[in-house]
Amino acid sequence: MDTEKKVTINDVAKAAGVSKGTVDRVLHNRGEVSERSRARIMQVIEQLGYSPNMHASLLASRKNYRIVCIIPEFHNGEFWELTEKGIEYGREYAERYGITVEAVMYDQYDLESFQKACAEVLEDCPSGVVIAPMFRNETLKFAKELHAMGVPYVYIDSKIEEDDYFAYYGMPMYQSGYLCADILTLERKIERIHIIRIERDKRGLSDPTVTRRTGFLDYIAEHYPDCTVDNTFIDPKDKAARFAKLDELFASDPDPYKYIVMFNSRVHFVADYLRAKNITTCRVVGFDVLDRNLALLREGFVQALIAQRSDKQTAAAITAITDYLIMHTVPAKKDNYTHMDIINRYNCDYYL
Amino acid sequence: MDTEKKVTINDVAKAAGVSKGTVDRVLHNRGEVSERSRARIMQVIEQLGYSPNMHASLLASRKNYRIVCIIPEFHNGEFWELTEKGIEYGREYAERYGITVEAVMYDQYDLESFQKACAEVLEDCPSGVVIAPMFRNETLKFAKELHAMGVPYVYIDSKIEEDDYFAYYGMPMYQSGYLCADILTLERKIERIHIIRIERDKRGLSDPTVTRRTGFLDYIAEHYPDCTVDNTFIDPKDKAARFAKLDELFASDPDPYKYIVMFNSRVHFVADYLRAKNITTCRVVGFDVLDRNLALLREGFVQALIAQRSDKQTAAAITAITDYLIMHTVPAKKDNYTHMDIINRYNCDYYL
DNA sequence: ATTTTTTCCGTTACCGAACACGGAAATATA
DNA sequence: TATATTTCCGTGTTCGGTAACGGAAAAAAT
Repeated sequence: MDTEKKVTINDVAKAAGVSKGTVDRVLHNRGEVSERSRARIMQVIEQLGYSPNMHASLLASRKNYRIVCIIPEFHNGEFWELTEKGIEYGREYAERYGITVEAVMYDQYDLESFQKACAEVLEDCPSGVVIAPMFRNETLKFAKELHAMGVPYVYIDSKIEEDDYFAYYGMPMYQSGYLCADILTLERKIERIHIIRIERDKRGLSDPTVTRRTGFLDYIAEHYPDCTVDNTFIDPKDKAARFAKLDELFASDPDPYKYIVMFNSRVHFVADYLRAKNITTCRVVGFDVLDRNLALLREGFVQALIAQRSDKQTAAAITAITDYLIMHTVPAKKDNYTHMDIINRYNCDYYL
Repeated sequence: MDTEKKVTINDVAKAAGVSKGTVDRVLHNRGEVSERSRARIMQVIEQLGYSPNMHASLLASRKNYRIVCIIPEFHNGEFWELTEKGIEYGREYAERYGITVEAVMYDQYDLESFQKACAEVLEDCPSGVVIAPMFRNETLKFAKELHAMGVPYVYIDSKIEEDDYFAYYGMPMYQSGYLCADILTLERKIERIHIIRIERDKRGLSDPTVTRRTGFLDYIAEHYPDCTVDNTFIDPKDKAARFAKLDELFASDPDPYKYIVMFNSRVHFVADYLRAKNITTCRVVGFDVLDRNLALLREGFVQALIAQRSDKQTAAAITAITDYLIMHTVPAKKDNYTHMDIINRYNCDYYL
């Protein structure tokens, strides 16, 4: 197993009775080779089991690959921060192979900003793209252009089903809602659940968590058909208004022990309220491990979080493209649904 | 950011007024360089920010690194199989850099077999070692020898505290027991818990799960001081005897809804019994995602599993050594406690 | 002062692949 | 038949290190 001397391009050349220049030409099919030698060389490559030496190749080639990641912009402590950390990890890997990785960000509430980001990316034709899509139609259009240019693109976080993407790394949304219901109810029969949602004033912005909510409601309907489900909408920008809304909620429900759920990373909005009022008789479940959520989990104002390793996902996306560029390998699976982590106060310290 | 031409060994040589041969000599401190030039070269390296090109180095050097992994032997579907899969992943990475990875297995119930494995490994001095330790004293002795030889070693799964290891990748055992209690009880007051343990006839074999059990019992004592905890010992090799023991257990406890826990990967022993008797009124929690456990989880005879990604852990261990060998980098953290995954029927499909 | 030994360093031939260059052979054109 | 074009392919240089080799200069021994 160790006497197996690696077969080189020279061995192939010799065995095929040509020079390594010719072998190289067929390897990168850049023409100027007769069909006869081409076939011969291919056959020799096959039978010697030749595969090029990555390092020699990297050393000799002056190629300049670039991977671009298109993600929503964010403030400190917000969900997408973890994705950016994943870009760091991915970059570390890619840079070993002389591949640069850059991030282009857009405002997830502004279609035009997304369009601008896409245009910009198309402009300087990258070698590969990682994209966290928010706008379905625009993304499809963008994807089509990438496809035409032969640029592989990987979806993270969510994906556009019909499309011919290189790979996908993300959470199964419907299942995550289903799981969430199980975690919230602790498998006991409960009478009433409060869903807290974000008010969306923007026109036509599709709610990214709708599928998740569906999964949740399906679980409840299947297991506790008599359970009441309330929806309360809160304003992400106005704390006073939020508190008022929640005051209202707490006044309306006489049961002191309440079950509260949010389907996005903003569960800290609710927990902050509970903390302010020192209410400890609720079971609160949300998504994603933000610092704020984690702190409130430790303090006991959130009972559980369901999370995905979006940093690892992003890193995996970049790794996949890198490997494709330097070794022409394709990921084992096109759709990579990542595990849904259940985080509570007893295992949260080892999560990040 | 992209005009930064990489500084090469030639740049350093020129700037220091020597030849690259000399620079190479100080780089690998293989002597034959005057102190004066050495200092000068070091200074130039510092100030130009030179770092060697990994690929050129790998290409030119005919070094033959070998990483050896020492793990318990196993049958199909057993716990350590996942670790071996991790070796595969790790190998894939290491082989890119011309590093071979091999596994040496020992019988985890036989001290001599472990000693033999260690001796064998020391024999052909590897460049790095990954070890899943079972015998404390023997491992320490082995570690000391590796240390003397300057061979870095990484612990996986569990570690020997006092020792000067290169890194550790594994689960926090005490915490996993604590978490397990939370998962088992679903935070409701219960009266009686059945712990199922493996009969250990072998003399002096330390139980690897004792710390975990302590964590579990502490949780129970803190939260439900009145809860009764029974211990039942079963024979791993004798199914009939197991069934008899469990028959006994079920006869002795009048409550039809039982809470059962095991602290190792063999929870399928219990679930098999429940399945055979078609008992569905228990809450059963165990550890580790084996195929058998997973199947029984899906069928509803196990309610939850607590797991660690021991494949990822092993791969990380190999990666760490590889990076050290080829780039002299040291892992960010010496102790890497991995997340405790909570697996139930709703998220198990996305685990592996 | 001469010879021997050390110390120190430059030269050179790789490693395996990429690619530019130029030229022989084959084919087309005159 | 002579010349111009293609087609096809070998050669040589380069990428950034590694390490053996051998030689000049300095130090030690005679």
